Amino acid sequence: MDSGNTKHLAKGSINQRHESNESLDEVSPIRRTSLSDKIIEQIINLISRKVLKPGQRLPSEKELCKRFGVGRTSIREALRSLAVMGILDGRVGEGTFVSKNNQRYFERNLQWGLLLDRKKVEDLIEIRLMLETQTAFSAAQKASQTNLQSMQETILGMKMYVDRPSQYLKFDLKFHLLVAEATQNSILYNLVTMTRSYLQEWIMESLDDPSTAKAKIRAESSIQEHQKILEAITIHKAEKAREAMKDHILSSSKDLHYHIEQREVV
Amino acid sequence: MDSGNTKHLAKGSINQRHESNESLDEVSPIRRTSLSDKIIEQIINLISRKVLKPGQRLPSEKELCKRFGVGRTSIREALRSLAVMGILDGRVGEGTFVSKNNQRYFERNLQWGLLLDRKKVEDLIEIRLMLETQTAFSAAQKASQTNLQSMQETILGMKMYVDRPSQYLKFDLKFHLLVAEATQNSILYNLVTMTRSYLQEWIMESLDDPSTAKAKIRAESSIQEHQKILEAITIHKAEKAREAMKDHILSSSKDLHYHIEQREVV
DNA sequence: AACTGACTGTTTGTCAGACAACCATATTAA
DNA sequence: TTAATATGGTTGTCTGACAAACAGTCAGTT
Repeated sequence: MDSGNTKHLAKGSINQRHESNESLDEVSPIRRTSLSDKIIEQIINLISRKVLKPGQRLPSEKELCKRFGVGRTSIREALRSLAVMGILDGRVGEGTFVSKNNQRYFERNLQWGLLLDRKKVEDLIEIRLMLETQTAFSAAQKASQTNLQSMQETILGMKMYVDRPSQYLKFDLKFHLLVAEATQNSILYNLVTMTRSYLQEWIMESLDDPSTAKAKIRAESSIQEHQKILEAITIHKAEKAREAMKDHILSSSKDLHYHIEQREVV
Repeated sequence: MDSGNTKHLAKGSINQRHESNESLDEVSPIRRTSLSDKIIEQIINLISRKVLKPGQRLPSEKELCKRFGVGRTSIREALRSLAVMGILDGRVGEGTFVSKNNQRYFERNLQWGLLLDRKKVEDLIEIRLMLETQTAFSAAQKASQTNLQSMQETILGMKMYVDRPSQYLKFDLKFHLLVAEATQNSILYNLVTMTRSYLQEWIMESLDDPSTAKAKIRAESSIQEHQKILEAITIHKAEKAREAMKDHILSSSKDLHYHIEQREVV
């Protein structure tokens, strides 16, 4: 019995409009939109139009039921989906809120994506090199005085905590995010955030590995690298900034690579 | 009563303790994981371990209720969330299936992300330039004979349909995806897919704009550009491939930019 | 007066039962 | 053999109910 065949026939009989031959091969999506799908779209729409601002509280589920005219199930499925994606944040007894940092959406996303298929760490490092060199290049073209000042302050922070890896790392991360922010390209910024937030885990591990003494040496040369990047950005030499960032990422990836190899063996 | 105490204690410890030790300033997130969150993690885990393969049908909700030992609400919220993210695909009367193309997850993601904050088209074009030049570079280093052959065939396809924009575009898109595939970096591939799938909409529009005659001229020069890229990749000249891709993207973005500006005015 | 503890109402999280819409297959009728 | 129908299974949605947690009030104690 060829059970699968009859189904295609039934689905094909929907609505063949036959406008011209090439539009026929692409079957119309004919999506059956569930109620929660529509609710999701509306809520996202409200958020994108800033009617719902980050941190703001949504009406209670019961209230939403009345407004949307649907049962609580549909509301809940929509809210839960948005919460899983990091767009909303539900707190028992308080209410549901729009997530404060929009990045959380991208972070969550990459998180799920990476859970979906493993390995990838080498791939991520390649991506990171590409992203960060581009941000340096672009930042050198667009960075404002304010951006530059913040970056300089961040480097000061690194110097201050050169002996305290976890504190140092915070400033390190902040510097790279500032560079990304200076590009004024929010997609780029989000992509950098994504890759970073995932690599951060490994970076942390590789830091408090065996040798804290070694970490300090690494940190000192790292500060110099950052300084070079900042100088190139300051004088708007895009290509030079890219090269400086490339050097920095490559040398900082070296430790990471070593650490990961050791880890894989186990 | 005892269950409540721990909670209050945890809550009280959130007080700012004026960071003096770096291990204390990072307050433990104390996240309350809902049941559906745990179910989501388990299902994603199963998918990543290939226990659940793409296209495969999950047990029915009732069955899952018994296995997880939870109510249908929790199961449904988990399944719906995964469906919204494009990982699962629920069909009424049939069952819930693992989504066939893993890319759909990334596409959905970008889709929601772009819905969240608008404008961005110029940003996307910048991202695209960065991504595609990198794929060309990386592909020139790693492309196999099979990859090269497929690319050549795709260019033949473009030549064949130089008069039929929509058909032509399919081969155009395929070429770029083949280049991305040749890099053997699946994240890179997914990112290219994401940006493309969104820009495609605009590309289509800009094609059947006013002048089909102009489209043909553009297509012919585009084919030459593709040929140049392929040549550079074939002889493993990474830097040359990057430049060729850069030229191609820039000239193809020019039309897009023009088209978008016209559109924005309206 | 200030702090403590219980009480109340609200809100999210979860469960259970019910029905509708839909699909695939087995059964029956022509 | 073929077409229509019956049936059981599955997702989508609604409703009511209860638990867990939170915010605010208010009386009681020091």
